[in-house]
Amino acid sequence: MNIVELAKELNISTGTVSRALNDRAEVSPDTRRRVLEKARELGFTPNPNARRLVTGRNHLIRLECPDSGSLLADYFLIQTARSVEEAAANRGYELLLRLRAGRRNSTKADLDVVDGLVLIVSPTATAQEIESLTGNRVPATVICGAEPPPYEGAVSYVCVDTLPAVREAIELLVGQGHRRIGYVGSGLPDCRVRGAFPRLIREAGLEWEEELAADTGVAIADGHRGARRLLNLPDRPTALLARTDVLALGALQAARDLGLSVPGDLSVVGHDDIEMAALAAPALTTVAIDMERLGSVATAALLDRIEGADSPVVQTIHAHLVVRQSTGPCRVA
Amino acid sequence: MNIVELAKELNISTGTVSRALNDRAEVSPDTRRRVLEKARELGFTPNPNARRLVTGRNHLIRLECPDSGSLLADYFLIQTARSVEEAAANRGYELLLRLRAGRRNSTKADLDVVDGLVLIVSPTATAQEIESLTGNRVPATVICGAEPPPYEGAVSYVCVDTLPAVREAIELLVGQGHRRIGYVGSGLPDCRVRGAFPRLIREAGLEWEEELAADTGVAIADGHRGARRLLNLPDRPTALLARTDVLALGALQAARDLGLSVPGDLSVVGHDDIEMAALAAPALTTVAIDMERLGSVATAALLDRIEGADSPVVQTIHAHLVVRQSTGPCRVA
DNA sequence: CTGTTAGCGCTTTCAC
DNA sequence: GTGAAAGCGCTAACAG
Repeated sequence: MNIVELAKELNISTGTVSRALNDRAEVSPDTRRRVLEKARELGFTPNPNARRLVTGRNHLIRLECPDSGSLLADYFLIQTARSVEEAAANRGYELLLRLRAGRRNSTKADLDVVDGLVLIVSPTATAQEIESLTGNRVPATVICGAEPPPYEGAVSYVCVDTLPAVREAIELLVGQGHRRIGYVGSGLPDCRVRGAFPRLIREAGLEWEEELAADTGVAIADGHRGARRLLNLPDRPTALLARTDVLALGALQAARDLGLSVPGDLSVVGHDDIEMAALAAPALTTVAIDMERLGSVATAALLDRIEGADSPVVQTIHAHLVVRQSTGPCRVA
Repeated sequence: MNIVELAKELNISTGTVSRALNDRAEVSPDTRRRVLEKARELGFTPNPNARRLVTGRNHLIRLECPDSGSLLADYFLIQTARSVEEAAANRGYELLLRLRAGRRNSTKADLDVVDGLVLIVSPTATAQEIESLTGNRVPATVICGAEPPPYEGAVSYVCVDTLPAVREAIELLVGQGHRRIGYVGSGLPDCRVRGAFPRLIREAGLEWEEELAADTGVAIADGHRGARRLLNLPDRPTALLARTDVLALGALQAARDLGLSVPGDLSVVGHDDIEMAALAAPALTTVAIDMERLGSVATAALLDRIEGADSPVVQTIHAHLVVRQSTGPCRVA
């Protein structure tokens, strides 16, 4: 069943059928109705490849995550992918997925089949790396955890800024009477949270000492080790903020080992709100990134551009604090 | 740049160019070489949509996970998706992703754009549910954690059977001197491991008592609770096997709380080998599902069928035991 | 081994 | 508002 047969069936031309099917103007309401009805009756659906061939539009976007494979990237990926797919579907686009870790460039053929790209990249990605993915041939939206790009670009950006929510977490803790708040975090060079932490602490009216920061790796054991060091300090912190929920999980273990109850003797705040955070015992208070929003905003930016928006946009998504059971009033003198 | 221009450039016909590009027989080696060279030189790549239109082949498969959104499904999904994508790419196919939870049927148009489907479904999925996804129109491979399907089907299956590896885990523990091994697991109706556990224990030469099983939920706290109950038994188990790594994490916490060292006083075995398992402290010994293999086997089955294999196949993937630091010799009298 | 040609199924001018 | 017809870029059948 193709458009020719359908037209024959209706005794009208294929041109008119096509116009009716595509909601083009200048089709009589009656004709349109008849066409739609018949199409449904005969189970006709336009051949997407023929349509693509003639229009040059694929109604297809690709989600790429060249850094996929790292623990953190994966937790993000799946949730973001879900909302990107959803947002795309709502506007008639399907989603191609490319996860191959480390694959850092696209061929012309790769780009010919899609109308645009959503790129999830590490905060350290350079303009060149991004360009080698888009080939400067298709619209793209870049999702990254860094600040807005230091360069003008042909691509849209959605950046995640968790600092306001980290401040909120600190304020929560201060409000609960905590005066010494420690930081457990990966020593990654690009960590904005780590860099801003001392300032945020001071802005909250507390004093900051460098000994309150434990720079660690990314595993649970690292969080355990980092937290233990802080908790063994002469004047130990009564609250800990960890750079990731995984590290916070380790901090929870450390507290347990030292016989400290959470949140009774120690409050712990995580970061990211991975699924495990809600499942932990006690459930983690954490700086949550709204990945659903992230995906839909990124996708909207991309599709707008595909469908005519003239210039790329740069947007920022803010995180929010999710308060669960791992934080509470400071009970230490 | 299209095939006509390319042909003109070479002073040969488009037919010959097409044949050369598609590695068809009956093209002189010299011509082929010239064509390929010129194509590269001019940056020519065949228009995939024109090709699809005329051949009716899309070189596109779709990965669907209608149950996506549940914790467990997601941990699997991302790793499996990675290997499906890789396997598909190696054979010239791209991967469409559809995660929309609960979306349990495909339209004709959905199926027109793909050559086949990889379906990740829950063990309780019925033949009808699967059929409503494939529409009986395209080849499909179903990945599920259940036993091979109880019905003859038009689709291929890749089933995961972890029982042999669970047996292996039990044998490891027995070899280490453990005589009482507890089970911490979700009370899901479809849990094969739970059902087979008593038999496996007996086959290992131990005695089984129903009090050694704690049927719980799926969160860390459930694992904690379940393990605590077992460890408070008069004649407590010296080893615990948990149905999921998440539950095992909870068991680890419970041991800590009770002052039991792992693996000194208690051995703990997880199940699934999620990333977190390796990060736990101590790192979890666990029944690992090789999701990479799962994805590639499933994809191979699908592509074979797309490319001509006459009948669907049913395969089983076995898990394997990964021994880490959470298991050790039994030190209890 | 190569050239010619008829489509694949649709959209889109251009007339009317 | 509708019809006729020219492609979109490619493959494949048929001749040679």
